[in-house]
Amino acid sequence: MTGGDERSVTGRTLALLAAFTPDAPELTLSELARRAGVTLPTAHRRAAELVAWGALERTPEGRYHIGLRLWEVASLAPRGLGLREASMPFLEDLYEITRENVQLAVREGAEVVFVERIAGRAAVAVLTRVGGRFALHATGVGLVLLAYAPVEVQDRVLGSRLDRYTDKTVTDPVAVRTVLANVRTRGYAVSDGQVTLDALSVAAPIVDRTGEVVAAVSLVVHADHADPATLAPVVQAAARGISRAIGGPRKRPRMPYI
Amino acid sequence: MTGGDERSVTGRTLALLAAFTPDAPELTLSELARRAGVTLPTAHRRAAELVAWGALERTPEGRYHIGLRLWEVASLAPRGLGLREASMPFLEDLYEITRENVQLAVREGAEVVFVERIAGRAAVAVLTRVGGRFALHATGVGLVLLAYAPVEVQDRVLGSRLDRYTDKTVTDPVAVRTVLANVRTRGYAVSDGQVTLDALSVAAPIVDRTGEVVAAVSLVVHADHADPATLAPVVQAAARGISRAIGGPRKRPRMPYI
DNA sequence: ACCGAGTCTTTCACTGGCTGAAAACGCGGC
DNA sequence: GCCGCGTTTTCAGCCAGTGAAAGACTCGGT
Repeated sequence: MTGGDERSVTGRTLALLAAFTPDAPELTLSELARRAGVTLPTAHRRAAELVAWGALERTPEGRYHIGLRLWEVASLAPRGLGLREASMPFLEDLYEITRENVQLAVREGAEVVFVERIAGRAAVAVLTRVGGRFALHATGVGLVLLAYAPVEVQDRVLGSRLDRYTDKTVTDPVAVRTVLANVRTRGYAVSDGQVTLDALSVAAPIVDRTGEVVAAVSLVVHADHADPATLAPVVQAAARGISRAIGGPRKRPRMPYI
Repeated sequence: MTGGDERSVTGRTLALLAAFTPDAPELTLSELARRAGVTLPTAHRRAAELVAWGALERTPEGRYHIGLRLWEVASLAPRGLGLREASMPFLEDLYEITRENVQLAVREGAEVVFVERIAGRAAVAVLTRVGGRFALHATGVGLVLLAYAPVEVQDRVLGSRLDRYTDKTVTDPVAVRTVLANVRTRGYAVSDGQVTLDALSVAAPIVDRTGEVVAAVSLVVHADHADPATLAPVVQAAARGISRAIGGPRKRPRMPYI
């Protein structure tokens, strides 16, 4: 879960940060120590330094949570707010036209990370959260990112267990490969009820100047009054707009898998 | 600039993160070491660990930038994306009604930190950036946050140098105090051409359940076709909506300064 | 091809910041 | 008042981290 060497000071410090999750965004010192796998005095000392710097903040009751200072520097992540900033106008347009959920996501390892989400108040409920992760094989953005991912990644994802979220979730590796092939030929992905039965999403790839797929946009609508064929061009137009805004592409999306 | 003790390992590590700024979001190892004030081998070792964890990422050319993993955990900051998430629908509404710039900000020490910005494509240009900072005494959101800040903060800000951005910027401490008093009685702030001459902003306070002002929303419009008195109710309505969404208030905004 | 200027990476002996056990502190509940 | 739980501080030992220096690498210039 952490990735760093737990024995080093830096590793322990980062483990403290990693202890915070969407389910537990606020922790006591003891919880922090337990979750990070460090002793209590260590957690206390490291946390104190993080607080002094602004990476963590302390509530009046003494609980810890992620600090604004960390959020500030983290907002410099090119794949985070950088991408988001460039995409925002296009996502706005998508939202205004459709009044549905608009999502922007990138791939991190074998998962999707949602970078932005505009949720219509009346739109269909989605499970996702900005900064949250999800499996690649079910969502619209996930299918796009997987379709254009390096072959090693595809093999790794399709070789491991594919979770089932609804009856419609495609979990057979061979079937998923067919879906991915379709995504590549059509240039967009459709996920119909694969995450929640009432939601359908249409996603398209965003490419950088080298032609590599670096992100994906999607529109998530109610499954019943949805027509993927109509939505696709709109989503693709937004994706192309964003691609242009981030400097690319000089050539067409790269096809890592023939 | 850093705030942490440079002598400790954690301090040095955090200094590395602090080396990244909006003007320099991507650094070579040497630049990183220089900016963070650490020796080159130290920068190399610490950076390597940060990369292993995902706090930093390395470009193919060997340069460093903030990593997505850090962005993910940082997105758990309650005053960052937490607040943003709750505010988004209201900001959307504001944007759709007015088609102008919508801003959401909090106070961090003696400065404003912008948490969200929806920029109309045709709206007036603003200097601000999500994750960026600005002085408290000039912007609309800044005036609101300053007006409801603890007296110590007000004194500290008004006691130090107040930068002038345009001819209209109010830089006299006494004059600013009058402005702040007006903000508190009216319940909203107007900044007319104080940051850039062609922009006017109207801002209103967002309060939490204890009645404390924790954030501010503003609308930034062209100075010529602007009527603050008309805009104020709209902005205030959004501010109240957001306040309700984050759980508060049980009572009215607190007045720290009689 | 050779060379120097720059950057990045690795080595190595030393040292001082970090560590964990334990004790002291603070606070709400019975 | 006393107990139980979580937090904070102390202290001696030790190992992770450190800087200087050398080695590797990549450029442009000649």
